[in-house]
Amino acid sequence: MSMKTLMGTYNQSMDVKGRMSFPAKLREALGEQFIVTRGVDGCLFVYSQEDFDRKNEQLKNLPMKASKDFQRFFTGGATVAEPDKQGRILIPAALRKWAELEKDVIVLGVNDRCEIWSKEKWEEFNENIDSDALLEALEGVGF
Amino acid sequence: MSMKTLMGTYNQSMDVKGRMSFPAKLREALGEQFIVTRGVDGCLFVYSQEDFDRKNEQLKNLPMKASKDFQRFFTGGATVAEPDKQGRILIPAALRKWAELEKDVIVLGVNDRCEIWSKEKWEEFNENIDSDALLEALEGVGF
DNA sequence: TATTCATGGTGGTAAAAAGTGCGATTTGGT
DNA sequence: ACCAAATCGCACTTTTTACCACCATGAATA
Repeated sequence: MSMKTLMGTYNQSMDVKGRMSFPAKLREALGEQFIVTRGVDGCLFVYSQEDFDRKNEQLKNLPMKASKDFQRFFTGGATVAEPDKQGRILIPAALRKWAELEKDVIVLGVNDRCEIWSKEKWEEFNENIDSDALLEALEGVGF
Repeated sequence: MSMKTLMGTYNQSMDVKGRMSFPAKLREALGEQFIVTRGVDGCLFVYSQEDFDRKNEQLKNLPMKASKDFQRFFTGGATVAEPDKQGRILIPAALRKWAELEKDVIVLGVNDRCEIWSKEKWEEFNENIDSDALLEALEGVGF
């Protein structure tokens, strides 16, 4: 089965070489190493090795026509992240650029994944979140 | 099944590190640890671990496209609160900021959840409560 | 070919900030 | 007045930040 629910919002900062300390609480839940790849809405997704494997397994079994592009995006963009003794991970230059990460970054725990956002993007995204509208969208699923 | 009905209004205060003592009565009903996350109208919601897990389970099984925004809001805003020996819980900086919590804080028991408000916001909200209008909103839904 | 230089990645340390624990005092309800 | 709950201040620990020196690689140049 899966692991503990990832959750929470964390402010972190990146050094000039593209390393950021990954929140201790999330590190605990994800294990020794994990996978960072491209996500949706311009953020990076972070999965445990196991969950990443599981997602890939799903994708592998889909018709190529439907899944090839997403696989290039998702699997092709992936990298292994191993926190160093100080809990820092290196975000490769390509991913940094893709997600427009500079100094201030936000890390989110979202159930079975984490998300890494540039602070600017997150704030913009966040401002447009309207909790009433979200609730409405989720009526029907028993919320 | 669910637990005892949460109810009441409590005035609490937060220390400089963002800890607040959580009302003893509500603590009793919620258990050893519980979840604090973003709610509606600018307050924080507090759920028992079980209720939170149940909601998350629902969310996890929805297609990402439909649920991602709400998960960011709900799960991404969540944190485990574990009262210390003095009954205090820590509200993480991100949530404090989001709910604009400073020194004076109001805690409400509302059925299966609690709500944490900044005193100012609560008073403003409270002044604008019009019981006739409230009843009206409930026509149509069988109250 | 050997040298320089920019770039990306690694490792470590010191200090700041965030979080935690404890004890003493105050508050508020009964 | 008494007791439990809440508040406050202080010390301590962990996590994060901000630097800095170093290494490897590959491109540019003499």
